[in-house]
Amino acid sequence: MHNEVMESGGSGEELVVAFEQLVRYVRQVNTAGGLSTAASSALGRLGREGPQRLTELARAEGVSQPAMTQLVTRMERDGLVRRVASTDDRRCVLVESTDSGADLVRRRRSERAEALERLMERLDPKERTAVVIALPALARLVQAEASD
Amino acid sequence: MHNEVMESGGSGEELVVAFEQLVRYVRQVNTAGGLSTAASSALGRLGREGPQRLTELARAEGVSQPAMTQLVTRMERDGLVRRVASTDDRRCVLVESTDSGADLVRRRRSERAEALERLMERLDPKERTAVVIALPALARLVQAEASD
DNA sequence: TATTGTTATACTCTATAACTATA
DNA sequence: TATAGTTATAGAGTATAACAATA
Repeated sequence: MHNEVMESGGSGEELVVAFEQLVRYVRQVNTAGGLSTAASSALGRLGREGPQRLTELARAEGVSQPAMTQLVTRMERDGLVRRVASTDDRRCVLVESTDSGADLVRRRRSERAEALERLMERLDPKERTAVVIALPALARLVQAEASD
Repeated sequence: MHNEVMESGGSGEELVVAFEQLVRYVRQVNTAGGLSTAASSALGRLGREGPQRLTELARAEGVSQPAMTQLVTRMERDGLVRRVASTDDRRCVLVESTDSGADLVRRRRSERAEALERLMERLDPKERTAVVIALPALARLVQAEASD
């Protein structure tokens, strides 16, 4: 990248190291709360987008079909989702969030939002503004990347 | 958080969702290159900070001692690190990066830096500046959090 | 007795290959 | 034959508990 911003201060490598530290931290905080990253992500998607076929969910989450079968099995065992047989195509399985699963996602998300907000109180206003702009921008980028 | 920035546009919850998407994406890209997140992080640390005792490395990486024993065993098997017996305290094991391990970290880091730079070319200048400010600021926060 | 590291065991998450049931 | 999902198997990564060796 050839612009003043990248050349002064924030090299790609420095940003990558920063990013790696962030990811590491988030993973640790994430796993602490009793819901794994994989479960949290899949359950969040089911909450946002409604019931989905297992294959569709696997593709959306970027994992293999067997991996999703097993994740759904664990989440079903824990009462977070249920499998619903499709009436028209009997090969298909619809996965839907239970009330308890949806509650758990909501609770965790608000806990984490609070934790992030507490963290961000330690930033100065300029940095805070930067975070509010940067995170959605980056998320938009990777979303575009994922659908390539 | 009670300020204009958080109230207008970037709620904590939206930012958390954005963050989760980023983490998910980075993990996938990360794992693709043949070096796991755990190995990459530990190896990067050994490169930056030099040889360390196994317990120290485990604490720094935020994992248990047995987890680090096993990670080091796998990395040693793959020729990325070596165990060096300590002469003064014979209970201790020093873990150090091999040349091949250090090379791999350097190569991967520059690949990822390039990937990030290519991604960031799609942002407008304002967003790009925001990312360059936000990532190091957040990394600094979680580093402070980790040492609490 | 305390510390360092390993081994034993168990769980989550992931993949590929082989399989079953339905279309 | 093709598609949806499961089962079988293997490996990484994690944890706690029990252990060995050294201090």
